[in-house]
Amino acid sequence: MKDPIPRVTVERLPIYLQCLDELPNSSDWISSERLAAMAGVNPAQVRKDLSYLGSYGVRGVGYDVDHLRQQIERELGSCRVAIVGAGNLGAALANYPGFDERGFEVAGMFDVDEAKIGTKVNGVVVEPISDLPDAVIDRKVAIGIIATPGHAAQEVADRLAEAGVQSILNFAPVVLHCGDDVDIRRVDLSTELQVLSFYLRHK
Amino acid sequence: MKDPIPRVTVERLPIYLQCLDELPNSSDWISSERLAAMAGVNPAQVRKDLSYLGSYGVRGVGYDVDHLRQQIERELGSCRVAIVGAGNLGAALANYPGFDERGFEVAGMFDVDEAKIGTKVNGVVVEPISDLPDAVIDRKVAIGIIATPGHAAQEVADRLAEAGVQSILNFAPVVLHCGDDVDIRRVDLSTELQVLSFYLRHK
DNA sequence: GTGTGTGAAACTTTTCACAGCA
DNA sequence: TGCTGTGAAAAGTTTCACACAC
Repeated sequence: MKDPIPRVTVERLPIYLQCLDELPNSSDWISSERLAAMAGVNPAQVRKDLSYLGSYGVRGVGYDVDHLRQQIERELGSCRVAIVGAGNLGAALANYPGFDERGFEVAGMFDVDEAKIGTKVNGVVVEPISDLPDAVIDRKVAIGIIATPGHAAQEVADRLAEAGVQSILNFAPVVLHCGDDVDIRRVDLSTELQVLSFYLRHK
Repeated sequence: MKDPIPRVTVERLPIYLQCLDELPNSSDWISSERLAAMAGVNPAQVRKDLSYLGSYGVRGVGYDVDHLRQQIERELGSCRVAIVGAGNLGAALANYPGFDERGFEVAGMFDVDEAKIGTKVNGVVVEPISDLPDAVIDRKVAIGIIATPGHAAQEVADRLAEAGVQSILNFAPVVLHCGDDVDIRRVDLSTELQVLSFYLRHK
């Protein structure tokens, strides 16, 4: 298949990767049925999703685990990130083992709080936010992670965009507005809780 | 409209609520066009989403901000939550101001680490995980939030399910498996980064 | 036999376009 | 006139079902 990969498929690829990691080391091959059960989706969906990457399965056998992992990793890629906000959330992110596992490098951490500047979080020194623009350019940061309180988030987003960051992951509970050239994803705890709460009531 | 509310609409309702909060106090009415611009979606989408709640708009005018807020809040609801894992992420969650704002109450925090047990995080005492099942029942906890390392997450999920929790919000980087009666949502940092990374390469 | 790859069908979600009401 | 509410069309996504390669 030569169509562009659908959004929903892109969002499932990391889940498949996670499932492959949970496999015992002895597994060389995996079927769409097994992977689907692990990921909690339909086997036809797994086959269709993986077919967008090219035809890497072997009929009658399944998918070569190592090869599949490589292909998914190659498709998704990785890059350098900067974390803005060195509170509990920023620290949790900096300590997150999945960064290394997926090849993302924390190229800097920034905060406005004088008391935090100079301290180390998981080996990364917290820098003043005024250093953010230069650091983004010098260190080739491709993704900015906003872990500030809501009121500071939009200004941080503007600075990141100005410095050339094209992707922002926003943990602050506000809706950010940047130009069309900046790709923004939001992760919001209350949204998630409210969705769960809705379905508690409606079933 | 009397159809069930689509999943995608339920997921957008919290965003609309957030947008209403960002409005200046003087705003009594808002049009679908303005709300759509704030939320980053199409105006027709806003109207269709809100029409599932009942017909609360006034033609030629827009939506009464206070009334709309009440209707969305009533639809989404709120409840008591327990946080499992008192590391940086658990602490970030406990300190998250959006809990209060949306009516969610942190009814308990749990950890296995002896050193953390008895300490307070944002006024909530950390308790041993062995107390989790009784606490869930006694305090009528409806949603469990898993903020543990990956290797501990499935066992915590099993215990929560056993104690009768029907909804789980999972921050650990593993795919959880519970019975069909348990509703699980996952929030995974690497997934989000990988999706952004994909679109950095593909455009 | 076994399990992938993929057209076609079924279903979901978004967007359009306009009737209808303040 | 202005903006909602909503059928209908368009676009996107999931699932089925089976030909086909190992």
